[in-house]
Amino acid sequence: MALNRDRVLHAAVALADDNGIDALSMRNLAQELGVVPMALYKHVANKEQLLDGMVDAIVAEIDPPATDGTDWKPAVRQRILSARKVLLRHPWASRVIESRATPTPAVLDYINSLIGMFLAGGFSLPLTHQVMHTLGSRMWGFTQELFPSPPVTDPEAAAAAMAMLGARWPHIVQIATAGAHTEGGLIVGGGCDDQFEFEFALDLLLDGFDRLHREGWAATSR
Amino acid sequence: MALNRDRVLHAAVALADDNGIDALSMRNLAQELGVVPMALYKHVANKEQLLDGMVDAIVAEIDPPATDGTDWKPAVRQRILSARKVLLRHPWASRVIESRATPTPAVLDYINSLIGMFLAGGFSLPLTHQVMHTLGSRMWGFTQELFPSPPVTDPEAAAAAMAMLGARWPHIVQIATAGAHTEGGLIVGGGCDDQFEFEFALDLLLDGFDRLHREGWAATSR
DNA sequence: ACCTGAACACCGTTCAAGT
DNA sequence: ACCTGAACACCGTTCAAGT
Repeated sequence: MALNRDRVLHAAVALADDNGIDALSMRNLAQELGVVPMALYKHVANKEQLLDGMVDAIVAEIDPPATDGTDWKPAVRQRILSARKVLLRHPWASRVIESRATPTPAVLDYINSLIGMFLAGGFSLPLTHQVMHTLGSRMWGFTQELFPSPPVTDPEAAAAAMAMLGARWPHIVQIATAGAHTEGGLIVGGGCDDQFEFEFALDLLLDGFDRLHREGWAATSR
Repeated sequence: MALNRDRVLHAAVALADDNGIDALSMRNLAQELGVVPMALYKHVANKEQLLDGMVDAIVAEIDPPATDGTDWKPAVRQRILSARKVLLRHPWASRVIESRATPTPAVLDYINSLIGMFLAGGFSLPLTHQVMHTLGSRMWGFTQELFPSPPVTDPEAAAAAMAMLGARWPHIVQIATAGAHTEGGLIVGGGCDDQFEFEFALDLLLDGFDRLHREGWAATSR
């Protein structure tokens, strides 16, 4: 079977899914496809374009927008949560999306349609501009993880580690345990950017947008 | 003058400031210091630890928290805007902070003190947990830029590019021009993540936190 | 039109050796 | 204790050549 752009892109996505984005080199990818590295360059100009193509491939997996006449808020909410589901299947994707120098057509389609939802909801152009900036990377359904969770070792070791941390950073330990999704335990679970955290932040933003919209927000400082 | 950890770290920061983070290789850095690459490994275990040290160095530039008995909101606001000023001086820093596998002590200090401000303001532990997650990378004073601004060429070319974009992504062009900080012009300025956008988002978040706090928010779904 | 082989200019990092 | 030289196992990408 002949090599073509689609085969290259899908092999790249599979390789990144399975072995992580660091394992994705032109040389590894070529080997996976049973081909010499230079063969790839007939279908993809360079590595940057390969990454662009991978982003396009997975953005295509996001559900299309709801077409019925639903309110902007549930429509936006559902679309973003659908994007989130896709990104959860491809853990490397958030980082790659952020790293792209110029957006791909599929990315522009997604952004364009999201903007369209706010405008259809009656949002003014300036407010929609601010809203899109405020959403930021959350429009893709992910949040930058800022409490990197320690590798899950045995509970005893984790508790000991927490105690040590607490000596110097007491508030961090308080907060970590306050949010631990274990039944009353002290252990910080693996990864806090879960559905609850994400939806909390998303709803806080959407409610804020709603409020500003109803109050007829207009930029005052210019 | 002998090489030491501080000299290595500060040379690395200067190199990244001047030539971009991509130009920072162990080999380039060694050359900058007039030394053979392997000499660096006596002061820094590997490149990851070099990057950690660089983050520590610039986090130290953030103003200390206000110690007077000000309200949590202006205190948090001022601290985050101070972090933003630091990151603006080191454009590579946001990306490097996000990429660290485990946080450095200076990073933990910063997070810990920010949490302390909310707690001092009377926030409950669970709410503070959610609040910190919602802040996300915005606690460092930056927003992931999602409308990469085209390189500033001549206005005519920019207008033509906008017209082409508008054919397929009309909403994006509408929004871009609605936010352009030029006097009524059509050109998207270079970089939209400016002070106005950032403070808008920050204040929307802080106001949302304030509201939830006053309403006595408690996690309902667990 | 598509793939190959050999080469170039880079990486981070090791090891054994020098002073 | 600190720095060096040579080497290893990688990168992305070029060029000229093969089929």
